Amino acid sequence: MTRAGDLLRRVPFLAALTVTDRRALAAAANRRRFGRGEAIFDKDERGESLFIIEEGSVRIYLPSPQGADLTLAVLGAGDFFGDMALLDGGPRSASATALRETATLVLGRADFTAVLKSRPQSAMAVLAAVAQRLREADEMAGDLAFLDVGGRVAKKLLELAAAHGVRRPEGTLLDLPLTQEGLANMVGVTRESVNRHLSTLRRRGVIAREGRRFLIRDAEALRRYVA
Amino acid sequence: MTRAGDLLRRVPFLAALTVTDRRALAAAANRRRFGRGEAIFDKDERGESLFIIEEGSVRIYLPSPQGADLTLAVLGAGDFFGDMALLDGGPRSASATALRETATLVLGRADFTAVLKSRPQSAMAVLAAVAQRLREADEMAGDLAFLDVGGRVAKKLLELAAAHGVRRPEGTLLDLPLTQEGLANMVGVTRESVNRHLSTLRRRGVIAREGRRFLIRDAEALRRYVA
DNA sequence: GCGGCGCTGTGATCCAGGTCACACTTTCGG
DNA sequence: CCGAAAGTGTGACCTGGATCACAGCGCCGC
Repeated sequence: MTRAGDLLRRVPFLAALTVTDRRALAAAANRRRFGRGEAIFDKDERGESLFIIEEGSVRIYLPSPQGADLTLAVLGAGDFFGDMALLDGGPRSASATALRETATLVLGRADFTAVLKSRPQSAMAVLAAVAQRLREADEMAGDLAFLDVGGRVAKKLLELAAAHGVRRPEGTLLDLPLTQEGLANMVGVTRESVNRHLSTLRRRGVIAREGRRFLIRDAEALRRYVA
Repeated sequence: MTRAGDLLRRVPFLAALTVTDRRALAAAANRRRFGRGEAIFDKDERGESLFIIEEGSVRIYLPSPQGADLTLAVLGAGDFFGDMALLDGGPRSASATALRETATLVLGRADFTAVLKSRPQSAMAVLAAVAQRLREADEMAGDLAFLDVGGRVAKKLLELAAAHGVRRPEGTLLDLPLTQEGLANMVGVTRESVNRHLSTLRRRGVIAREGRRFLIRDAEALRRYVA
């Protein structure tokens, strides 16, 4: 239970709780593990629980009838998801699957709302988090409407660099396993298109491959593609 | 002030307040009016206030460098907007302009957060509203990624029918002033494309024009275009 | 150490929708 | 009531990306 308590302290909206409250919550929560590729929930299901990631990573996405779904977010340890269905009472608005072996803490609706109602600080923190996500969702819609594929790929690379970049003398290394297919799903295009755009970026020396990962050599150039 | 108090009672997240609280809030709020086409705020500005629409209608949109912006929402009396910048401290995430003569109540950050912190019910209501909007934003991204123009136009017509439809013997009348340009901005395409798709829909008897407004004759057919 | 599978790279085609260019109609302000 | 401005309807054209179809390639498991 100590480990769960430790984790909870790092989740922003639970940081305001007292140690004992967090203990109680950790005791009330279930643990669930998911294997690589395992579905956590599917869009349109009824949902009664919130997940907090202890360890691992989770992809949130909109499935499309004709395969080729749209990735909305990739989450890691300390992040939470599944809250929307609890907040507005609707069904799951997206699907979630584990990208690799993942451990989660599962909170029921009652426990979650109890925290929100008794702790204004927690409610404000969740509000800030949801507002932040709304901001990002709107921006994604704008990108889909305004940018061409080259721009969207470049922008996504920059975002990934900001989130998972490791500084290197030669540039910034994207420290995460990412296939062209995965990137394609993030920007809403086909794998082939992504490949072609990456090829020209590589040819022009803007990016390079470092084994399995991407290296951004010239972020400034990348930024110029976003327009 | 009575009128303002009346309005506030109808705003979901303020419904939980006591009468006296609402009076106090109405007294603390400023009133601002905007003329047809007048800008209320612009994306990327710093924002310190929340607007509640007393009367009129407001368009929330993402401006694009090359004209042709993307309309995220059209709001009416009782709706509120401008909250995101208050909730997460960021700049305005979108622009807002009055579509016609519009009266608003303006709430400062301090008053807003005071309500949220002192009334768990209010915080929960705002949470539900923001979650709802996030849901819609994600869906919009999905539509932009998955649907072709025909599907997006058809879907938007159905949405507008649900929100502003008036039942008629011959079908559902969209009771709002809407140009093809306006519709085009809602689905992220050019006016010409919208025109062509509307033309074929009209030719096939799915929709018709009733003076200045649209009449949906065959919603079922429209639904089949969304795929 | 080799067989297979997931990933990458690229060419050939096709077409939905953007762009440009007008003409026509409706509306509205002065 | 008239002229300008806003909105509508369509043709001609071009092009970015989707689609289809393979050919390497490297890593993993047996």
